Amino acid sequence: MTETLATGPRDLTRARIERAALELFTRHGFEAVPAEDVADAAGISRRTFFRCFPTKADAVWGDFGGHVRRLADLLSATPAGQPVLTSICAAYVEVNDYGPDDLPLLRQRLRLILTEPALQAHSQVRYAEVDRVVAEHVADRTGGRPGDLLPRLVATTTRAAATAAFEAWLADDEPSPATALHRAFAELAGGFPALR
Amino acid sequence: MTETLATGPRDLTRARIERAALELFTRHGFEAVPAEDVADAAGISRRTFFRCFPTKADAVWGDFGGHVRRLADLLSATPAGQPVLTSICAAYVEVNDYGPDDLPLLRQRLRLILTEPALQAHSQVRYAEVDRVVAEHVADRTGGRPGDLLPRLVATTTRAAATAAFEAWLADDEPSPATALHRAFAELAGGFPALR
DNA sequence: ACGTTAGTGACACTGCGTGCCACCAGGCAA
DNA sequence: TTGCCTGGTGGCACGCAGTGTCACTAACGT
Repeated sequence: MTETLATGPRDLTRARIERAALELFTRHGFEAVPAEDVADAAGISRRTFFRCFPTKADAVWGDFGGHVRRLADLLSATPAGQPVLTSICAAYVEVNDYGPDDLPLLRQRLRLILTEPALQAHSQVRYAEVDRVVAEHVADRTGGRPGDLLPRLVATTTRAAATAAFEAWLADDEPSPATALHRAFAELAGGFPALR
Repeated sequence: MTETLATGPRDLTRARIERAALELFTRHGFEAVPAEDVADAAGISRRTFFRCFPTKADAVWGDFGGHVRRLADLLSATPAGQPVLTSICAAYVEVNDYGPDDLPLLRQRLRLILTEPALQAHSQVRYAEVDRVVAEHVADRTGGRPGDLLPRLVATTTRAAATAAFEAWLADDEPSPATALHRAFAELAGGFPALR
């Protein structure tokens, strides 16, 4: 039997589409490149493009679903006594721990997502998945429900902090995503000591 | 002479469109209602709809630009010695200080924006305007540039906190937007004491 | 009377996303 | 071999968002 997670022909075309998309979008801009052009560059039809990615924007995000799943796993495997914000920070750092070879790719993706308005808009939908996972973890640790103010608040503010950290790294204000994340979470956990 | 801010014929049709849009979107869902149906309900053509609002989503946001402008004014008129987070919280509360008659309208708007995926996505673009204003204020107070990590971080996390507060109010977990905002900012400014 | 200007409606066009059908490979059974 | 099923694909057509363009009308000042 074949494993469910094995790479079928679908995943190969997905990878080809993704490469073509990143290349064309960074060169000409996201809105200036029709999905058909990406499909042509990837050697497949427009229809197949939308079978591999539900949205033109999703071609930029790669396997973000697996990303979120890893985050959830890391959070659930957190040491018992650890402060919640520390766990969340560590999980964010771990999930975004790319090797030096993959950093340019991350940079390219983030530059698009944080710069292009249409992708910025779409990102909110993806962020919501992350927020949901983090909120559930916080609710677990504090004995509340994921819909309560505190879990939602922690989830959404930590994610916002992570985004700001990535922006700073992208602007070359921080040497690495990890240090940027640590600095941002230090400010957040301390109630913004730098403001005093 | 007529004042530049006077209500011309354009603003009247805008208001009619907005009412029709809120009504139809809450009844049938945002994605299920074409812009043309809203235009028909407002007694104008599809083309005129898109002259009054650049996007179908924008019909839900009312005069959000003025909202942001008021926020900027409030922040620049902040007492000198006041802690930055206190100023930002106060500005958010003040800007969202609706009378009892207008609360249902705010509820209706927020319910759509926070519930419908397409509007949720579009909200990121609007939030960016708010973040920019707050980041500039923080940069002013701390002597940095708006693009630095700290101003960005404070701006985006406070805005995220405000959003969480509104969600809690919408879910009837909080009696009013003001109390929800105060609770959220108290957690944020204290480094989340409720987590200990 | 005239031209100017702002608001509007009508039409056409690009592009996203989707439903539908036809086609073609590969595996499996008779 | 033949027949059947299944998954990936391409082609086509549709609804809808948003935009450019043109023509029409009403209000205005000269």
